[in-house]
Amino acid sequence: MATAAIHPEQQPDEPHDSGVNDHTTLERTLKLVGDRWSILIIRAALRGIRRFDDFADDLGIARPILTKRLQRLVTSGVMAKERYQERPQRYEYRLTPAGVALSPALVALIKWGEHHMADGSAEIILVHAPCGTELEQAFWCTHCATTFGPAAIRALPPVDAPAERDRTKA
Amino acid sequence: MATAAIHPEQQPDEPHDSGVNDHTTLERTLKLVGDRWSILIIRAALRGIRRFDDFADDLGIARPILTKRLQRLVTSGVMAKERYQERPQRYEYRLTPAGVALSPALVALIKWGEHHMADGSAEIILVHAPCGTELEQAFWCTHCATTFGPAAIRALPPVDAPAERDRTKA
DNA sequence: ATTGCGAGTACCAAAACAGAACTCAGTCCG
DNA sequence: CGGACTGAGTTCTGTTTTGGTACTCGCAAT
Repeated sequence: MATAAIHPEQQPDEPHDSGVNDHTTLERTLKLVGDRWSILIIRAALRGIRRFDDFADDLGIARPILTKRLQRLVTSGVMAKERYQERPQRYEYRLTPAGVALSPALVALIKWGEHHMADGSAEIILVHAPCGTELEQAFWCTHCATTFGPAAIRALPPVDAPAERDRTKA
Repeated sequence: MATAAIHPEQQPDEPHDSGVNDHTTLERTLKLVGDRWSILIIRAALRGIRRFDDFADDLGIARPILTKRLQRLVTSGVMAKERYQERPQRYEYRLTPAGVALSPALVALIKWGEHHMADGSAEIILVHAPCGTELEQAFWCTHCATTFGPAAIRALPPVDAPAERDRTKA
């Protein structure tokens, strides 16, 4: 053990991307929110949490990591750091519109979890505010004016991948 | 800290949660797919990739990690390992229905990335297979028979959190 | 003058990740 | 028969990232 790392400062926090592997937007998106905490932070923010210590307490995340996650979310435009008090100078974090725009992903993960990772405990239910009915999430075709499921999606294929590999069953 | 502190001992590899800190289904979901690779693996699988080396080549993931990710996805029911050849005994990995059910989350992330992390390069477009129109993803209320956006969702609030907290009205 | 609060840092240990090389069972080629 | 090749992993060895606790810094209140 001893003095573990030799580097005096840790600046290489962001996952190094050497460009070449970074082609997909999804990959970049996952570098931003594809860790165990970012999504949880965003959910907490949607619930109205805004302050550092509140995030830390609510999530049980280690503070240094919270610092880094918040910074990353801020520099990528998902959250904004705003001063809410002058004298001792205090800041809070809140979602930008881009952050709120992540809610479909959040909802999709929550709903998937409810169905496939349920543990029997009472879950929060997401409802359509005006009427109180539990909401569903669907793919919508503006042309056909219909909703549909994953089976009717074409072209999940990526950037420069070849056309199709046999897809027999689901 | 309203919730338990994370307990000190942690076993190798799998995030391993023993209940205490596990209140939310979302947390469990993220423990499963909240890393830099799992979602990418699932996307590759949706594109028809099934074999170890193909995943490795396609994703550029280190092989030992691919092994672990695939195992984790298999034990949690997202993918299944199937023998596709007897004599040299070869296996392949394919999504289970639970795995396919993650596509809404995938789509949400892809679409978010297109809007907010775009880099100008041509992106894949997801379309409604029968008609070829680009799909949209929406929240749907069966009662009102209408689609709506995040602003009309109520109860994002979680398990045991208070409804609202707001002390510094901005 | 000391205590308290909010928001971080410093420091260190423990996991996860990356890369290359190596294994193992079996098949194909000449 | 022996060597080269496949597919699916392991081993080994570093580097990075997390996790956890403790400490700092500016300021306000007691």
